[in-house]
Amino acid sequence: MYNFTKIEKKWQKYWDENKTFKAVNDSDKEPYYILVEFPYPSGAGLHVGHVRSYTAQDALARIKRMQGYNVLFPMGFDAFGAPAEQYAIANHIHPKEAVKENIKTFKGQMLSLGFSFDWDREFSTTDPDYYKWTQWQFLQFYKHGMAYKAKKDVNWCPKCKIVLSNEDAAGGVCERCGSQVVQKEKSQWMLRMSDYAEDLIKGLDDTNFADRVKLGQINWIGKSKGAEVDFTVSETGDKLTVYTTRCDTLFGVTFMVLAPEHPLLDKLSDMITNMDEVRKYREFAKSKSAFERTEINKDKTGVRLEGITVTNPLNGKDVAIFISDYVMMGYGTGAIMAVPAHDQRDYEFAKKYNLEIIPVISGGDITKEAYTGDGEMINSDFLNGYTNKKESIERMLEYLQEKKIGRPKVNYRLQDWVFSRQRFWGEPIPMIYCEKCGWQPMDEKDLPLLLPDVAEYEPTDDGESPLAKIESFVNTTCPKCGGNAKRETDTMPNWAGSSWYFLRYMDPHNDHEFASMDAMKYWKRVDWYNGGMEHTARHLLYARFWVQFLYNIGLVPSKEMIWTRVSHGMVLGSDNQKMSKSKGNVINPDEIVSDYGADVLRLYEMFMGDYQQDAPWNTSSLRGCKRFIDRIYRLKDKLNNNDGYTKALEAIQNKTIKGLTYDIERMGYNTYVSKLMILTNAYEEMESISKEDYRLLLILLNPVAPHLTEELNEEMGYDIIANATWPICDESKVAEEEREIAVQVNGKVRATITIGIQEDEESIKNKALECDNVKKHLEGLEIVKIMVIKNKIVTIVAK
RNA sequence: GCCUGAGUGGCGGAAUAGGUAGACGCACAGGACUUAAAAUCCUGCGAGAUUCAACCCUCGUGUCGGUUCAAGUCCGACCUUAGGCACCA
Repeated sequence: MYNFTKIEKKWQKYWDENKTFKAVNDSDKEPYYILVEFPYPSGAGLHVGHVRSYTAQDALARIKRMQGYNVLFPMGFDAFGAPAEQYAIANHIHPKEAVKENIKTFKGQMLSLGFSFDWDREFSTTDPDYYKWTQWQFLQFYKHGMAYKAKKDVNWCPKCKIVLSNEDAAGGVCERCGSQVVQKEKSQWMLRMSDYAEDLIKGLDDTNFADRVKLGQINWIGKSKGAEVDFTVSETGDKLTVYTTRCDTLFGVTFMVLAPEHPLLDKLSDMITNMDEVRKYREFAKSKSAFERTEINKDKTGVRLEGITVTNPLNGKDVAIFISDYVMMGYGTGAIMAVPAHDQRDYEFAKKYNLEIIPVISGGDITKEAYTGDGEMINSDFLNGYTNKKESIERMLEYLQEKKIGRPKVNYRLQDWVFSRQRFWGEPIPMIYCEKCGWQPMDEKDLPLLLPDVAEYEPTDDGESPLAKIESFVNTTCPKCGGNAKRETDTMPNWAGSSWYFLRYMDPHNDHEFASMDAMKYWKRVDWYNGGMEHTARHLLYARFWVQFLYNIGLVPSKEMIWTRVSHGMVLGSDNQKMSKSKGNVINPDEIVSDYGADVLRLYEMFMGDYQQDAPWNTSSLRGCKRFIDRIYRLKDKLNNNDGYTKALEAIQNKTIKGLTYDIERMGYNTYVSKLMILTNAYEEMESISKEDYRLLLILLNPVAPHLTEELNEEMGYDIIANATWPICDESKVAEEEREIAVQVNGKVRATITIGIQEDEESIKNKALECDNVKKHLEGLEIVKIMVIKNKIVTIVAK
């Protein structure tokens, strides 16, 4: 019938040669910036999941262009990181080469799918021209006191021999290899992300992110309002501050728990009579992986600090101090007041060590479990009788502040960003260590600091980056004193390059700035950012943090540079499972393109289901889409020589235009396609159709299936659809004169009647009552009420 | 445990503001065309009862309640499932 491969190649070549989709930075048109997450170019090639989201955004881009916007729709590659490095180690080639190959594959696949990316703006995060600016921005963090080096207990993967961020070690398991993560002390570069916790929450108000995305961000930041309360070590007078969200229960404190790492232990080691036991517990806690340590339902463990006690500042009562690993040094003050009567964890601990449990809120049965509900305050001196939790907390806070033993305090779970990786394949951190001058930033004019060309990428056994073995890289001179100095050998995390790439697209060839202020002011922001659900917490938060920082130092025009963020669902295998080689359910887009064509694959992936939900692959359904495309092609046999639109089609044509324009705004791609099928069905029922009719259908279908539609459009002798204007619905053509509506008797549909759109209520009521079946159901009943809901339904209530 | 989604025919899924549930497609069945098959076209297709047939009737959107003339849609409790977080004081 037609050779789709030939047609698709023809138009892909045309678009490429004519730079049809090039975005310009100096246009009078309204800018519109559509972004899809750039892919990690893995060896496996493009996934059908990529095709889904790229097609969706491509359709949006094509429509927005037709609507007269200057559309920026760029693509690039996020190519630093572990997989490329692992691949390089296994195959003994430089990751640079592997990445180059993979990018070639990915780009070839994308081109074969006809996405309207502006390829003139393409870059990879591994390009020195790009990572030069990532390094430059790191220096700005450093120069503004936002980057610091700290000895931290970090998540250490014994197999990959790398340090992992909390995010990468989620659940105590290495995200890459699944090994159990252990704790190891290392000197790390950190970014002060926790300083931005509040701004990152507030900034969400200036975005149009989906609610579930906003909530994900808020939960990740983990804001908690509470109080700090100062206790004192009875024997020494040392202050010991705790953080609590329930200061109203202070009279129920029967012991205190410190994190095993708490610094007070070292300070008072002379006082603690069982220090050996304490040290042993500390070692024990440290040896445990994060997973074991945070595992729920496990027995509480701990050691009592003999020789010291602590005084409750409220009632002067002395209570015992314990250390236990259920208290974390990284949150709050690393010390808690234990109220076993009203906290599950404290309760378990108290039960195990036989500690006193004093209820201060009435209601529960403390012989059975900790009572976390509300009730009247008891055993609480001035709080006795309070029944409202909020009021009790407020009253207690007043008291604490009055006595200067406590203060309101807000805590966040969000921690500073561990920014070092002991890897080869990342952006080198442009810092130099001099024995005399300490850490010194590289001179900005010496950037980029290039990764050396070497053959060894394995990390050292002690966890240093492979770069540490390369003397020509390590040895340098101090930028300050000129003496011998050594470079930082850690590299940046994978998240670095993707934290600002959307800014670079606005001005990708700029060689004296990461992007000019003019360019960023012109494009304003990313209007529509699409990505996977798995990136809505971390990547998005890092990117927002990065932008907020750049804004605060005057380098970007606004604090939030991403307006709408949406997440797409996964394309699952036909067995409803995540696609994976081991399950043998992987669909290769190349095969589909060669067997069915890119248009069919694109159409099918839009049609397969709700874009924001996961959807399983179904080859039969794909064939149905092929059938539809073939029907579109065959419609050309129906062409007549009439001018304009066929009268009988105008209503449905305009209705379709209206529906599609609405669908695209709300990401209703599946209904977008179904409406086109309905329109096509209507065309097929006609004896013949005009060229205008046909062209309209082709324009409407073009965003999803751009190749064949351009071809058929060209055959009729029209200018290309990419230059066309998106049609606007003519409401006067949609307006119907009559409508069929239902008649209900006591809530059940009993008949349908045809009414005029302007028909008056009385006449409609009479029509309804005349229906045989309505009469039948009203027999023996008395009509209570008749309601006419305009142009929708007539409902009769009878008794 | 907490936070997010999602539960609708044999299947993927529609239903935009509470108003005729099942659009559109797949699969399946019957028919047309064909020497035959493929392709294409036509018809049917939630379950049940009844009927020569049609109309008509009953039930039906995870479960149980509620609000309403009217609920897939709103409210309350619960179940299942996917994802995220998780001893965060």
